Amino acid sequence: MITDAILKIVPFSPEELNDVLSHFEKEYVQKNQVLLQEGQVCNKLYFVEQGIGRSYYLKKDGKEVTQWFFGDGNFMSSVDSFFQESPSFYYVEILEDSILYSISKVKTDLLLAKYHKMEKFIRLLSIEMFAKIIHKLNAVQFQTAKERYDYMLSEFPDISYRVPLGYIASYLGMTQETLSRTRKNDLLK
Amino acid sequence: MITDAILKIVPFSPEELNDVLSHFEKEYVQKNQVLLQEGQVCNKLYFVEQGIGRSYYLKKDGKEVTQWFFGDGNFMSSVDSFFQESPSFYYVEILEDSILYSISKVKTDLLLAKYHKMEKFIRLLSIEMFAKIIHKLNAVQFQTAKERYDYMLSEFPDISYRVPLGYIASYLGMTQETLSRTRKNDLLK
DNA sequence: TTTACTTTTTGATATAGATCAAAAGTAAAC
DNA sequence: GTTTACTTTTGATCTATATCAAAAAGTAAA
Repeated sequence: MITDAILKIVPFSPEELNDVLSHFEKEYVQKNQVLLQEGQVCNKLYFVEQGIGRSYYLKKDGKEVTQWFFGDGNFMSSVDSFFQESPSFYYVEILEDSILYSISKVKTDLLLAKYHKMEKFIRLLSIEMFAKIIHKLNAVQFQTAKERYDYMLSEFPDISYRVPLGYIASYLGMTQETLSRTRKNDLLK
Repeated sequence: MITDAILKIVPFSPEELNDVLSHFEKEYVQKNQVLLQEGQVCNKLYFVEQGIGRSYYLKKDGKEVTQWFFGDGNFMSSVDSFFQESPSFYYVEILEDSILYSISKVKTDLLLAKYHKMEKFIRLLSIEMFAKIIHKLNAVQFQTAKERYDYMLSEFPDISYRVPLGYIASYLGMTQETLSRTRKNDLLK
């Protein structure tokens, strides 16, 4: 699956691809494990082969706010922390027993230096994530609770029913109660 | 200025830099000129040498929503449209008589193919923008009107007093009236 | 099949910010 | 320096969603 995900973005030759893949490690991670703490520099880029992860942060009042969900087939990291080697604003945790591939920052840099195509790969990946973030921004900034929930369903169709309601509510910038009511009204129509 | 902006991100050699710069064109653009319409594929990446630009879109009810401001020393584009060659969700317009440098998508692709460093440059630029967008997302999603205005002042200190209030209000996801009142209360304290 | 614990739903009330409307500023145009 | 057009401020009211509190439903352990 990671193979497809990479080739879909950049057409590495079979040899190049093998080399790239050899820098990843397969990891079996259990539910609730925290992969990255706030304030740490994130030194791994993950690929979710199977499972779900999320990034989140704590507001001043201590409430968790989900920043993003990472479902099967997606790369996962505290992206800006990883690439800019800056302290992460987020926690990254695993929500279901998952199978991940990971690559360290050092190895990533090696590959970036070795393969022009690797730079391209990361560039395209970054822009893809950028587009997704913008999409979310527009959803949460100007839409009603119902529209935001619709956005959630379209962006994460596979995840929406596998994670606690509260995680989704904070991701969408509303309270759990509001999301519960919104969803209820949705079903009635 | 564009020279510094590029070198700050990637250390091109003098020859490389000259080659890169030779692909840009200097443009003098007048206030209120629209550089990109919604729905068009954006085929230029701009650098704001002097002046201000903004991207915005129209809500269903016809209201303009500012998506981003681009002040002096920043690259400007409908980024995902430019790189993914997809229809732009945004308009891009110039708010003050400005001096820009522009490079076409074709020329950008040439440089990306020619220089490994150019890929790196665009990758780092993308990630920088990514980090900024995330910062905005956190501001508008969970902060009060006052806090959002403070974010505006810190992110765009030079711009905050040069553009119409309404543009800032929609950028921050509030009405112009609310922003006016917020700012007033700010001054009283 | 009870007990304990977690998550979701429901209800009542409060509030930040939206909306609608008009007045006050500001600046360019004649 | 008066008219015209646009931008910002002020005022009064409304509303979507937050907050607070508790009941219900779901899940797991004992």
